Amino acid sequence: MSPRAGLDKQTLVLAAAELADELGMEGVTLAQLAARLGVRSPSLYNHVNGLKELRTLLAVFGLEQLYAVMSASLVGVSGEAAVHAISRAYVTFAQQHPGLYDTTLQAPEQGNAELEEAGARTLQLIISVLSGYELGRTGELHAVRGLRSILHGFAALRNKGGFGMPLDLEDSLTRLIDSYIAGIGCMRTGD
Amino acid sequence: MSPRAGLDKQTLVLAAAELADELGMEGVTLAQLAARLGVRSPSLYNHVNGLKELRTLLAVFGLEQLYAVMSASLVGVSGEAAVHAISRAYVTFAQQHPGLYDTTLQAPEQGNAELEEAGARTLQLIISVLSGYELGRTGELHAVRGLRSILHGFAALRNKGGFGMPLDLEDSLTRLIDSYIAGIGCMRTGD
DNA sequence: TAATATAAACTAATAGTATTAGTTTTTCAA
DNA sequence: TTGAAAAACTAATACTATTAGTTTATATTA
Repeated sequence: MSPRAGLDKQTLVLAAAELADELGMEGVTLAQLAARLGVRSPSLYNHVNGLKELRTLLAVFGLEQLYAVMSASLVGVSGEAAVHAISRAYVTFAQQHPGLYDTTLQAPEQGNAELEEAGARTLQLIISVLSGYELGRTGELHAVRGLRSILHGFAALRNKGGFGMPLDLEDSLTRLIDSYIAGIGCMRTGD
Repeated sequence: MSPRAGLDKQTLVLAAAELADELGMEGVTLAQLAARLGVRSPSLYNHVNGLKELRTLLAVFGLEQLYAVMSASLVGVSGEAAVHAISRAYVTFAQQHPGLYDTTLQAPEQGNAELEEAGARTLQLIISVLSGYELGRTGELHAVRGLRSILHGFAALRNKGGFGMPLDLEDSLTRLIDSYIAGIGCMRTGD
């Protein structure tokens, strides 16, 4: 009567990611996920420790995907073009995977090793893009904070419909990155 | 047996805002709110149409508060100082009212008149701060999008603990706004 | 190959959430 | 003072997560 659905952690996370992008982050429930996988919800506990762990796994998965597209965007480009490329990759990912993108920030379980590792890798990638500007050790960190703020803010506002005006969004992002690069000297420190 | 708790919409929203800041947005439940107000949860339906409407009211309330502190930050300042002032006001509000701030963006009911009105007023305020830069009609809109992205991104990442590094946050924000101003010419259009 | 152990499914039950329907009771106004 | 409206209530339904305990399929091992 129960011919083994053959589930595992990976399958759950992939299905949950679909759910997130289709229904939004709040649509990721164990009940929904179980229904989609053709199983009763308590069965999911054989593979995952509950909703909280599922959300953490989803966050790690999302960060890995995000890292992948950002990293891929950098092949063969450098300097200003690299800043633009990684920015477009970030925002495009957030647009194409709105639910999954949301989970990457609503980190429910802090202190999680994999989560912090995935975050740290992304950080390093952004640092590498900015290394050409000779910003200094702490200046580099200010600059990374700045770029992350810009990218998350733009992505989130666009995804939530925060930009009401009928004005080209690509153009807005390009200009915002251009202005960031133009003013990047303000980040420079002497260390 | 039920001596009239004397509730009204205003009271509910104020209590819900406290709840939001204490427990986070997901802690704003009708059950929690009813308990805090000393009433059974169905009683809340006499004043509010359900959780969705409560969230919308909370969003409007939050936007009004945000507008108030941004507006207050501008008295007696102009030019670059005004950009810094409104930015600090925005980010400080988000820090002091993390739950309420979150509700202002998770707009559940789009097409809501009050919500759009509150958003539009905030938009106008930011535009007024940037009007001295002669950016052109659409340039101004690009610039507003940019500043909003920066402010929301910075506020959200800080509130969610996204900035792990032990590096002064005030300094990061100041530099980010300085760099925004330094590069604002990239927003300029000829209209 | 057959027996057994493990793991993955299940059912049943509990507790929390929103919401609706219908009832009581307070309060205000005619 | 009587009556109507509003604000509380209880009861019930339908979701959600989660735990406990049971069955059964699969894999391992004798």
